[in-house]
Amino acid sequence: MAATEISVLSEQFTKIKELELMPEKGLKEEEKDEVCGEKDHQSPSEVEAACTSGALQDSVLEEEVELVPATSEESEKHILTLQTVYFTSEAMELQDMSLLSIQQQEGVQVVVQQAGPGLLWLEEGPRQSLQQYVAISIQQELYSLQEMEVMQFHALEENVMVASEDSKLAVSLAESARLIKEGQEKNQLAERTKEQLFFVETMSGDERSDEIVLTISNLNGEEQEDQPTAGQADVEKAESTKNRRKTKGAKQTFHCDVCMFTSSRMSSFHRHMKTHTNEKPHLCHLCLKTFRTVTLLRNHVNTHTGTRPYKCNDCNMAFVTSGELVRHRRYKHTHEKPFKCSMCKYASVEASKLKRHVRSHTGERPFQCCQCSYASRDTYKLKRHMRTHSGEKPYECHICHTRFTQSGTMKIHVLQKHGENVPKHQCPHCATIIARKSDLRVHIRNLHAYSAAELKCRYCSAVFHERYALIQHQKTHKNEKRFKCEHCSYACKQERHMTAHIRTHTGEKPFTCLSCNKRFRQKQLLNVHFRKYHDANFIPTVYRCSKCGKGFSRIHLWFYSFRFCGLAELGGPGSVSLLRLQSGCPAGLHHPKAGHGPEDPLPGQLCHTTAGTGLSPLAA
DNA sequence: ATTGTTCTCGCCCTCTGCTGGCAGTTT
DNA sequence: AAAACTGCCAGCAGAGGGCGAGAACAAT
Repeated sequence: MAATEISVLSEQFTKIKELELMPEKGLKEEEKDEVCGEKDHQSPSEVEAACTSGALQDSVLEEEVELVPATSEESEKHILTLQTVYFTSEAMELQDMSLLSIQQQEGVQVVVQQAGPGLLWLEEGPRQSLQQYVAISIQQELYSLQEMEVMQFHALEENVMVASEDSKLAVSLAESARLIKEGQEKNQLAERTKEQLFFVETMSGDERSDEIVLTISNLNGEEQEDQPTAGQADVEKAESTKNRRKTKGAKQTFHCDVCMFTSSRMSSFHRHMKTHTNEKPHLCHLCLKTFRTVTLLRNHVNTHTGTRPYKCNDCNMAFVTSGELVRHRRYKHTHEKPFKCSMCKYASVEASKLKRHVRSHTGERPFQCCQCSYASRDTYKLKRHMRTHSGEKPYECHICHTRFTQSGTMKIHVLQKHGENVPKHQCPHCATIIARKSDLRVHIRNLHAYSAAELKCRYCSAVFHERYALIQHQKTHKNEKRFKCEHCSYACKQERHMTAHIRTHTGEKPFTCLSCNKRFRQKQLLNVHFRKYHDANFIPTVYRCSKCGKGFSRIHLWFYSFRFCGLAELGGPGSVSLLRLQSGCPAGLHHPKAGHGPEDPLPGQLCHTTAGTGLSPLAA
């Protein structure tokens, strides 16, 4: 089998790879020897030279293909070998050509098998010859490899054509990239392409083996002679600037023309300039992401493997870097906050937090919404705000499936609607209990806050400065006989009653009978008068005594008669006892409104009103 | 040149508080 | 019956904590 893999990774990474990711390493190393007939100690350039010297065989017969990303010592090239292809150049029509799918197994090994509809077409120019096509499809489960493929293929689409001595073997993967990723992803890919460009070369492997070798080379290192990329151009420009600013004998300062960076050290300057290129020679074998430095790669690989060497002594947390551990300890354990605000007591663990905090003093809002006037002080708030435009509600209640725009809102909902023993909030100023703290605050603000303006009682002259006190006071006026007569001890609940009463003192009689000009103090008295004396249809109620048969127009006259007749039987007036009177009061002889209140007499009892009226003349 | 440390940016999260619509109660 | 009142509720924004990860720096 065929693969050339030159590991340049750190010892740590290599170890991880060996132990965890490459259980079949031994096997693969054996296979390496067969790839291009070279040994492990070969440099990548040597490998490449050996591989490029051959031509792609017209037919490849075996069923296994191995795709091994391999890095040179500079980690700039990746050699892919396709060891098995199903078609022969002249024998097959293009449509019939089986596509190859590549599955990644155990990190590096790739098996090719026949697949259904093609996912990737590798082609260059018109489909004239099968020799110009290589078809690869990549399974969905091929996680990051797929990403790399698309990225590289898209790179080729960006007019970076194959650099191969034998043009018939060159492949361009433009069409294929479109087939796999369209729409939004395409834009993302385009951007990424700018960051990482590759040559793809195809060539035959050893004549005795059925191999196709794809060499994917980082364009950023090789292209600049002919067609420098934008990044490279910048670097060159900067380098020239650097040279111009060198002065013999004086302390040199290197200025980056791409950004504001300056450094007195050339090594720092060179390192910085690499940030303006897309040169990321260190490849992660797990996701094929590339990095500028080995340290970055190692940290990145640790995220795959879960390796977190820096463990906190005070809790179970562990981190990839020592800096993360230090920061964690400051946040959680030491609470050291070196960054202090000059305008308030705020202090933070990180400078960026202080910077963000200061915006609350300055009012700076750098993040402008593109759809409204809102601007936020940090990116997260703007992102959250954008949900108000999109209508997105990412948080769903797991019980009632109501959706919410913010997690906190959902949390409150779950607690209040579905929670048990939901905490309530007691108002410190009154007995009110409110479910939400924020609403309690509203309650206190509305009812218990001091009011500079005087709050006057609507029933009396009392004045308050707190709304709650006013309301409580006004309730005391309820059911009270707050209308008191200035001339006697009379008091009543309603103002109209007092008005009528006052007329008993003033003698005023504002209601005049239109038929006889008789005057009355109350309208009700006038109505009774009119019905009795001027209304022909009026039939007066007659109360008849069951003892003597006598009729009475008013109920209390009837009651007097009834009691008199009863007393007469017992021995005449004056011998009456209260007990006898109570028992003698007939049922139904109550006040017309009897039975509507707690003070009303029960059937058989003497009505208070009637008793009061009736007792006094007899007792006297 | 390499490697460990520090700085910085960005993302996501929680807590907090205000707002306005709604519905039930009171006036 | 209508208006006023008030707690309930979801929407929304302010502020800050915590951490992942890349860039820059410094030591070797």
